[in-house]
Amino acid sequence: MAEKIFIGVAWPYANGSLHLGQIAGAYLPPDILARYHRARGNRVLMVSGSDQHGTPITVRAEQEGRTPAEVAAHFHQEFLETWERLGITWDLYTTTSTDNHARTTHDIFLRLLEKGDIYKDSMKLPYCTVEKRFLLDRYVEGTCPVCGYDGARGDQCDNCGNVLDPTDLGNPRCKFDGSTPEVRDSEHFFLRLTAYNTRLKEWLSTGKEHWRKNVLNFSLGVLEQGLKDRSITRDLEWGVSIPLPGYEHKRIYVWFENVIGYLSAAKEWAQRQGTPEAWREFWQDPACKSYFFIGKDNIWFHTLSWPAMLMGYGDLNLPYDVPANQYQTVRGSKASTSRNLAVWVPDFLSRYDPDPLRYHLSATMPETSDSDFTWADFVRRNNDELVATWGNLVHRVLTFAYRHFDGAVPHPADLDDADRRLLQRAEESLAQVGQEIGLCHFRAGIGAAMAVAQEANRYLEAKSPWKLIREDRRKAATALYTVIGVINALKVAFYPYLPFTCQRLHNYLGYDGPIEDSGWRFVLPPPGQAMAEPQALFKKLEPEIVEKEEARLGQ
RNA sequence: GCCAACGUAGCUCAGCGGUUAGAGCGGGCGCUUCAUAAGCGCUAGGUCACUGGUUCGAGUCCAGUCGUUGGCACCA
Repeated sequence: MAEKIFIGVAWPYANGSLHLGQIAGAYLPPDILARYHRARGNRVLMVSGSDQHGTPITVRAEQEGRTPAEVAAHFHQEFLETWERLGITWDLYTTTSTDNHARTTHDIFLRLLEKGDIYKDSMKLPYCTVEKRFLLDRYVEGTCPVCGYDGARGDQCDNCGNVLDPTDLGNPRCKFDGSTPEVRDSEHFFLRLTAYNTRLKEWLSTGKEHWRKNVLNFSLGVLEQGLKDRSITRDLEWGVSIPLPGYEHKRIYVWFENVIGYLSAAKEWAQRQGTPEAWREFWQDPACKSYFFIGKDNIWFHTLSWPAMLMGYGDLNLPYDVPANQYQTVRGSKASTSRNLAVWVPDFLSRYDPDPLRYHLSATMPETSDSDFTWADFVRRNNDELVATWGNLVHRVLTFAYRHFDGAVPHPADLDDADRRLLQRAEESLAQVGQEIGLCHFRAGIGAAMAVAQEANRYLEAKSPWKLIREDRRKAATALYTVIGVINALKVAFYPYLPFTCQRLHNYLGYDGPIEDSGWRFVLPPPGQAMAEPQALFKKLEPEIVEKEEARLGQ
């Protein structure tokens, strides 16, 4: 019976290009999971979108003299192109600036308000009498109480990195006009997280054995300290409005609003399908498993506040798993736009193919600890693993078979023990890789597939069909038939990771149509099936590119 | 400062109570030539961060120390 799988993926801020760390951490893993489940014939709904709101976008817009909407639209377009070229197969990739999203947010806001899970309170905040508005912490500047740096912001000091409060600053002033802010009362809405401490603890304490250790322990640890209520509105003009009169100059803030995107995107998808109620199958059927893919900095929102919101709203599925990844770093540190310490995806894809990147990121995926991206390792894995072990296996076998057996799958004689053993191994590996992917152990999955490719190379060495062809053509045919069977199985196992090249391989083996249609099944290609003339699946990379690419970093 | 995860061969990582600690890559030696000089075999490399403890027995459990990263923000 087909399973239902909902996959929600962190909403990237539309304030800059995507870098490899984001792909390795949050975007490639769900695509692998989605492709696997679709191949199995399960129903998958994978959604995300560009976060159009939030401080980073406003800041960039200010710097560039554009509106936040312009900045967000620009990067949203770039993201769409990136997904296309990387092969990230969304069922819907939308944005947080749709009417549908605002409606869904308002619906949740109002219901939680009605239930008392959202309440009004007043905060003391810096107010600029010249601009006549409240200032975000970061718009108040002054002297850092820790290091004495004079350009410190009210949220953090850029010089010493300490987290600050605007009232800590010496000689505080408005960033825009230099006036001294007053402290005034401002009304805001708060989410009553304190009411959910116990329920969240119960939820996280049962049936979470498949969760990653750091995700679960971190979340339980926060609950042990006790959650605090948090404000969900800000004095801003850019964002989702508050659905009540008198709050025209305030907005619902991103941390509350963007997670709701998972639900609103499902509704938008359903509407576009012409089946407006179809979202319910993924949100209200308890049998549907919902996954949320995020980076480790985002765990709090997905294991605590978002589930609390869902519990409060009621009748919606809670996350089945939140397989947060650690970071993929560059030169040992988190990607940094300001220092240009990041490998930008559009730039990367302008020179290299998507599958080698997907391979490398899968093999080094930061599942249990941070992993470091280096160009040397990328070239090495491409040349020594992807090209040499898998690509070359395919190439040597297909070209040999194509050349010596009239461009068709050879007709085998009786299989011997070694043939059967290898084919059985291939069949088992398909189940094994599927199981690993299903558990979100992506690195283990691709490793298991690669191990079978190595066994196939060993088998070939033992059989040496290039010798057999001169002595006993039928034996050579049998060996080739066997390895082609293994390759056909690995084609499926590798497909979620390497979709572009596996599709090509699918065609070389003589199949038409999308590879996904052939299912997650072990099938031997019929003897005599006409093959297409095989080409190399991957390109070897010159070692010289390491130096060139390294030179681009940190400039 | 508090909380969490991580720290195992040159590199990337697996092993999470039980024989002499594993894999891939890289290094060295050999074989092979169908293949993108790819493949196969053999081999050399480790006081499992450190210090204590529990146990008949510990990378594997516990405590502490050190290091890395994340959270404790009006950054999400």
